Amino acid sequence: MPELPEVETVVRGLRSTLEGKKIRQFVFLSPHLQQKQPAMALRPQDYRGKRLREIRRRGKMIIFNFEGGCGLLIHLKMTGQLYLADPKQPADKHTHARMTFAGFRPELRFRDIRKFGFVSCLREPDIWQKVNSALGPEPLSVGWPEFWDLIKKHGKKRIKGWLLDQKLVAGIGNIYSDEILFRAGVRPDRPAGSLSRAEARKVFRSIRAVLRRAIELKGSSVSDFVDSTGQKGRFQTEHRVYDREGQPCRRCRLALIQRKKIAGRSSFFCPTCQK
DNA sequence: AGCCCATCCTGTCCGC
DNA sequence: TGCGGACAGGATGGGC
Repeated sequence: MPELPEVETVVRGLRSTLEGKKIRQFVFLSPHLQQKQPAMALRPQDYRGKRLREIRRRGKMIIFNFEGGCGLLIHLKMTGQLYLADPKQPADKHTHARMTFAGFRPELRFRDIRKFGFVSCLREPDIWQKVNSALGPEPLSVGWPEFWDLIKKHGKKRIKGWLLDQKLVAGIGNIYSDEILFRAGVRPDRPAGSLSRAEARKVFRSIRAVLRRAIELKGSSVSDFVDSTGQKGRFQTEHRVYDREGQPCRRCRLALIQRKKIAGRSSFFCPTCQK
């Protein structure tokens, strides 16, 4: 669910409403989040009274920075949600953390059915270090020379797995990698290094086009993605290949979309339009 | 180096 | 209608 466009959508929504607000209370509601804290973690009660300075995204990670140098590093993984809710609405068993603000009625909830996600209470420098050691450049700001260089350097990897590797380019997941490769006309099982300069250039441009359009439509709601206000995204209506196995290609209207396991994930492509 | 697999966890869907 | 198994958008670590 949450890949770069979905995380960006959540971050934009939260940023406009929460930046500058003072924390009244921050609590974990289930023990597993506490158990996932790294060794140098702060405690939730350390955030009381702190002003939320900024909310940022890096790859699929969400970063909250507070005054005084403490922060939160959040990853939604498969089923995580971060949204504002009326405190009167009861939180269900999948809601694992809650944050309330001074002079602002809605509360921020972290909900995650599969419990793969995390909320780490860390100081800013620790977050910065963790994020930058785990993630490659942002796909919307990486330049063509660096992109081409990375393609050449990791040319033995298949392009699908290449796009999914967060250390190469950060933020692309299974849905967008398939949509990007369809738009670029490149089969997902091609070794990255086998792409011509022109093909790599097409992939590079498709990354920007697909991600930008998806952000415009507030992400894809394939199963349960919702933005910071609980609204669904609309990019799923523009998916060309993802989850369309056996259906006719929307471009050539002839071939049927195929499904193949690549890099351990279901990959969808058109055998005619993608070479 | 890079692939495949299992793993963390819960819900859903499909076939019998 | 119930039940077991496969599968799901992420990321990691082990074995080959």
